[in-house]
Amino acid sequence: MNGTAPMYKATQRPEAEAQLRTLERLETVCRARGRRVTRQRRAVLRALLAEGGALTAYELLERLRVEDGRSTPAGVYRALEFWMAAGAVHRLESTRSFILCEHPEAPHPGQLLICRECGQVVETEDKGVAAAAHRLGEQLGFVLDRHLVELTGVCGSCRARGRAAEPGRRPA
Amino acid sequence: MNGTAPMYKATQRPEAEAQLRTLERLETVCRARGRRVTRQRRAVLRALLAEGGALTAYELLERLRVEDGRSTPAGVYRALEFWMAAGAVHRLESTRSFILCEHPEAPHPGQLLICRECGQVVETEDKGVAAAAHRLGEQLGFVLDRHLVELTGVCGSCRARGRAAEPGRRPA
DNA sequence: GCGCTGATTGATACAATATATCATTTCGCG
DNA sequence: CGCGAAATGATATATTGTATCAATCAGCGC
Repeated sequence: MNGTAPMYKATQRPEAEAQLRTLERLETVCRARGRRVTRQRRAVLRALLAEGGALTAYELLERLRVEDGRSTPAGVYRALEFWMAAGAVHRLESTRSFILCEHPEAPHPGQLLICRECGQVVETEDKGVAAAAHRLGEQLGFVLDRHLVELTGVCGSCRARGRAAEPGRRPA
Repeated sequence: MNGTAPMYKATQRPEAEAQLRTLERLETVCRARGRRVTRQRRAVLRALLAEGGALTAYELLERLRVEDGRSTPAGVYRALEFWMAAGAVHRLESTRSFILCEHPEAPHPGQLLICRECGQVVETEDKGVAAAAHRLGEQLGFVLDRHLVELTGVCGSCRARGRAAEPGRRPA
């Protein structure tokens, strides 16, 4: 996982600091709404932040248990639900996992692009896709309030790497 | 979900006959590929056809058991997997249920519009959405091979009905 | 600081969804 | 018929997600 191997999945990400600020901002917003940001909730967010990618609820649970043996599935799901309501976490339906939101300020319908090789998830706010979806809904008489768009494939770096050698992968 | 609920969802649909022809066509295609269309698989398809909407795997199982008490979860999932591979059934990730494909000939990426009031699911092959998604993938260097687009909201008839009276609903 | 109140957690149990394994049966075919 | 691949049956188990309720905690007015 290091040395010559490309550190394509940074553990020390430059965005980390920015996301910590985001975290603080989220807390402020929550408190303003009378919601509390507690130890457990913070722990969930930190675990996702540290992972830098998607985790299933039970993977998350394992990590939380390292620090607090009393963590339970219910607790994890409650925290995840809390953050999803706040727009800070997304659920990836296609992999049944959860990931930190990269644009917690924008409450718009987003899209998720998932690399099946390395598990990388890219979140976008593409106007084109959103508009096309909205138009489609109108055509069919629907008033839409939830846009689930998950596009799966292979990312650029995995294709580049894949051409040469064979796998040493970790699909999410 | 229970026996006392009103049968508001038609069991005799005009499209049923056309879909039965589709079924035959599917069987032909499958056989040509060396896949078999068996009693159990046919039963799964017929149950979905009769329902006229989405069913979870276990709802499906209940129905199958009426005719064959030996049906098991594994069997149902195997049949569903088979038909999904053949493009005849879709899985709705957002509701963890399965539905008959309305355009089994087209292997294109489709979209599903889901009414949260009546559970109706409309399947489309919208060029606009598909193109926008494809373009987005290109921009980000992804080669996509799976497009999951599920748009949830309220359909026209439910909005019309909803204005007047109050609920008696059954979200899928 | 005290005590009220509602939010949150801990603990436990359980529901819902999905897959693994392996012996047996069925199907298509020569 | 009889072979081999495909499919099933039966069973067990893994994974994912909720319900319940008592105990605790955080904020708030006093």
